[in-house]
Amino acid sequence: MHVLIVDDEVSLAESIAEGLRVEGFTVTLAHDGDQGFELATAHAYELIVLDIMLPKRNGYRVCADLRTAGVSTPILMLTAKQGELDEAEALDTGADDFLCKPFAFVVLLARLRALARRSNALSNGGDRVQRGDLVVDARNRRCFRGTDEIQLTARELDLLTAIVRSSPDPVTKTDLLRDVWGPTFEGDPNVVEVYVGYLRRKIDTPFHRSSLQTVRGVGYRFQPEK
Amino acid sequence: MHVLIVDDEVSLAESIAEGLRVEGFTVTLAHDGDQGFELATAHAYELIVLDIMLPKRNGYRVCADLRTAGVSTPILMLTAKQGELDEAEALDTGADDFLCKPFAFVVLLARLRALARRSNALSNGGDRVQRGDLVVDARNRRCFRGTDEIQLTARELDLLTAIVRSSPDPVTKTDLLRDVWGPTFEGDPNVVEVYVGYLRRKIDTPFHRSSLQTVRGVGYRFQPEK
DNA sequence: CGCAAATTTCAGCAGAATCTCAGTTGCGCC
DNA sequence: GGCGCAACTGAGATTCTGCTGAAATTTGCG
Repeated sequence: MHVLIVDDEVSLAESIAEGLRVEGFTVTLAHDGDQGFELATAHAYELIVLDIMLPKRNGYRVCADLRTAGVSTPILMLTAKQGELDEAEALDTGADDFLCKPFAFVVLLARLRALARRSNALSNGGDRVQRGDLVVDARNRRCFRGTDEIQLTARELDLLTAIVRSSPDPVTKTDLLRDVWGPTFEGDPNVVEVYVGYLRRKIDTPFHRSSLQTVRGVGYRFQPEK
Repeated sequence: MHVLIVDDEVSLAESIAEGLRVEGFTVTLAHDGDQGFELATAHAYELIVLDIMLPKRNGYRVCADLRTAGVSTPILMLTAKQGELDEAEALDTGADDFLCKPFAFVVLLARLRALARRSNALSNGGDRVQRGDLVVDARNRRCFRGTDEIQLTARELDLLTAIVRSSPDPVTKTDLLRDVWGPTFEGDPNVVEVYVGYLRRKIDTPFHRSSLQTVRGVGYRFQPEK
């Protein structure tokens, strides 16, 4: 879980970063609004913690600009003021949650976890998708189960990406055929079944899982747990 | 947008309700924890506002119980205390957000809208129906009794959806035949009875319920409570 | 071109889902 | 209690779906 923290109070930011690392997060720091914006658009963070009072570009701006730029990463805003209208404004610029300074670290932690939980439930974009211990990195064309890398062919990876992307919703075979084999595919629709079979033998069978589930009469679903 | 407000401070609750109605929400009120829990499990609200200090069953309990019962409606908790640990606890019991009293109405409104937006983002097009502890997710083709998932075949799920959708009104067998088997079905109308039997064995018998009731001479009715 | 890997086709099988049917149960009414 | 109809149930026939292995074809690359 990779978090970007954008805050100009260096010692505070460092201590938060340290605490989060202890809790298992990977943390990147930015110390002004411009830098924060650059990093957030250039990398795929899973969470962003954003101070409102920032040099160069304030938090509201950064938040609004990121949303405009199509970055949908959950954002937790930090504010020094207790003013309530700030909260409403924060939410309106596209923040997902906010927290007033000073705050207890455990509160920040709880909020971040809540955000992460929510965003896992709805995330669907990005080139890199993680569900449970399965990571599908469509951009770099790699796939991991935990730390084990799994070698997939192009078709297998595209298919897995398509199924995992809409997890936990099921995907119809028709959709898969269209999205993976292209709208002009004229061949035997049975290829989907064949390839799901290949995938199962690579990502499930060796790990004693059954995450690629058949939804009879519909298609397939990826289910991380179990 | 239907909101359930659970708060024992009647005049406060009434005024919030009034304000929300002006903003276009439909509002239902509950004044203690037990009543709140009953209503929330028996009806499908889209948002729940839950006070922590409540007679009979406190807000944390109600929240935790609802999540255990499989209710995933977004919950906004209200707390009188400023204590930060309350916030963390609220989020841990499954609340999606919280707000400290006293608060400005516009803030509550902004939060509720933010919650509604998020939940819409992950809601599955309103195909998901909840009655008591039974959840029928037609879009994802899944069904739960509390936290237990129930495996249903396509026909079973369609039939259950049709019956539950018009709950607590009964549905005639003719309607079911038309809506589930299609207007061109020419076979033995007894299939409906057969399939209701299958459903009972899956959603009622194992849980010692009798929620699928026969309305003799008419059809069937789904009744959430025991 | 030739080889190996990847992709696709195809046919058969196994199990699941659906439906029919006939016998039984049980409700409501006289 | 007993009658008649509605509803329920179990068994089995039938249809449908998805899985698999193997063979055929295509692709990528030296």
